[in-house]
Amino acid sequence: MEKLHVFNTLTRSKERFVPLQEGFVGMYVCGPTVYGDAHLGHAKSYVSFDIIVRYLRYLGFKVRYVQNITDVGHLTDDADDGEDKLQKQSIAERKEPMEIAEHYTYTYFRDMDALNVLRPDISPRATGHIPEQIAMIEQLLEKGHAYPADGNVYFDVTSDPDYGKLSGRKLDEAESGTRVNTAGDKRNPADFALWKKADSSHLMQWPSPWGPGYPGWHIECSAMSSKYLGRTFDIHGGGLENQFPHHECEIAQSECAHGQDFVKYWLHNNMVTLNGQKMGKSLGNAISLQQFFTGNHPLLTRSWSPAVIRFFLLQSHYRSTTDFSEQALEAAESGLKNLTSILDTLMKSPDTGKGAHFDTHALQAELEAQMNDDFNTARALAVLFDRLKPLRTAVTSGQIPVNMAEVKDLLSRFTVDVLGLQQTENIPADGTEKLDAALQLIIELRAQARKERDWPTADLIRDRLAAAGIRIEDGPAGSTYKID
RNA sequence: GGCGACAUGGCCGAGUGGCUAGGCAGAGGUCUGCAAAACCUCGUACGGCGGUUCGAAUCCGCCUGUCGCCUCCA
Repeated sequence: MEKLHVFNTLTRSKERFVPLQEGFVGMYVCGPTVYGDAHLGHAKSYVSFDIIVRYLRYLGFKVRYVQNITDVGHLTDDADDGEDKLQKQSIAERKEPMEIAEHYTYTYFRDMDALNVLRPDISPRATGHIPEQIAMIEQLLEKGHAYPADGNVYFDVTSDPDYGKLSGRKLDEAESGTRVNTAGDKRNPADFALWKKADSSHLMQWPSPWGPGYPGWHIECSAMSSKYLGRTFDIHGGGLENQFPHHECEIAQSECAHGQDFVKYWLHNNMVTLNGQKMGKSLGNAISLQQFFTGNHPLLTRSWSPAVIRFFLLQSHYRSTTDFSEQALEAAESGLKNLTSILDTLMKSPDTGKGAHFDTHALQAELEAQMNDDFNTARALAVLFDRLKPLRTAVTSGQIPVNMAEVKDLLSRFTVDVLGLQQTENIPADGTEKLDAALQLIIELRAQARKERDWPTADLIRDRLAAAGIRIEDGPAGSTYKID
């Protein structure tokens, strides 16, 4: 595709992406609730939207990327018998709720940094926007879309004829569902809480016109997105499981409060599964990213680097489920190692040579065509493998394209800036030159030994270096080394 | 029960009405003192049953299976 198209959940179709304001994109993605370590599912979601932000910027859009931090614990349901997860965790760890939130906010960003996920431009905290949320609830009350009930405030879904437009759910259908409980003071089972009354045992609470309490789950995203991106903005993203009720409720609140469209494009990433089951915190089958990075989990036989996790995720489409297995990770690791090696060779080659001109425009068009088709990273990677292998063959045989500088520039922009892959091998930065000098000497001595057909010495050098993690590779133009 | 997805070769995983996805693993070969790397060649896959079509893995219907949402959740 020549122009960017995205799959919009709202219309269930791929649409040409045209921002509301030319050249600018406002994007909001639902962030984590910070009461536990981020797991592979978070990685799938945030790597996916990271790619989307990076690609939009590559295309020249000025993007403002907002991703909330939910540091208010929400109940497990809208009835009054649920647990507050942050509160539960704070009791378990014997810490203040804000200590819990602070700690897991820190680990969240630490793990995302490791995955090379760029930080959002704004990471608003729900607790830092209580007044904005209260103001929005008041607006909804004024317009007759909400009603107070014994210190609680509920959104009246029957007041919104559009309710259900995102998820395709109709109110009477939801009512017949077996799992909808009616809270005592709700008018309609589908009504959802905007504000919840807190009793004295509830640790996180704020004063409000309706008495002490805390905000409902959905209102924070409506309040914070409109504050930083305006009442109507371009992209709202999040995990597929949040489509209903969370995003549906966000739309209802925002559109009823503001009287205008909320979001132009809704993008949803699919789930990570483990043995075919969704990976989730509350399901107890989540493997945290730290556990992947350290290998410290019963289901893991070894550690896996963040770069491998990222590459593994990029090999499937963000709207497809990604089934996790160590076998799949292993394949991804080998594939990444290969691609990295190719890129490394190309990026280290001279800026120009005697080889034929390389058609960078064709390659760029091919890569963009894939990314323009709803961010098809899997195909973009296939293009890289396809086109770069022959190029490496040319380069290693001395046929460096005359416009190699141009090639390197494109590769850097696409693989480093857009895909977020590391283009060079993991050579320790410190003392690299001295190490290189030493290795060059060793290689020279080994070359001498080989010349004298002293195979035992040559092989001893190679084996001992290999044992130290340095691979010697003999080629027609001499030997090179790679550090694993 | 309601709504919605998906089912691809040993594994992962794209995709289009007819033409090679790609990665990983595997087999054979070239090169090499050996090894590694690289390069060349190789699998003719699309859940089942019907239908539309000159032609379908790709469109339609039915069936089977798996999963997601309907409760906190990326």
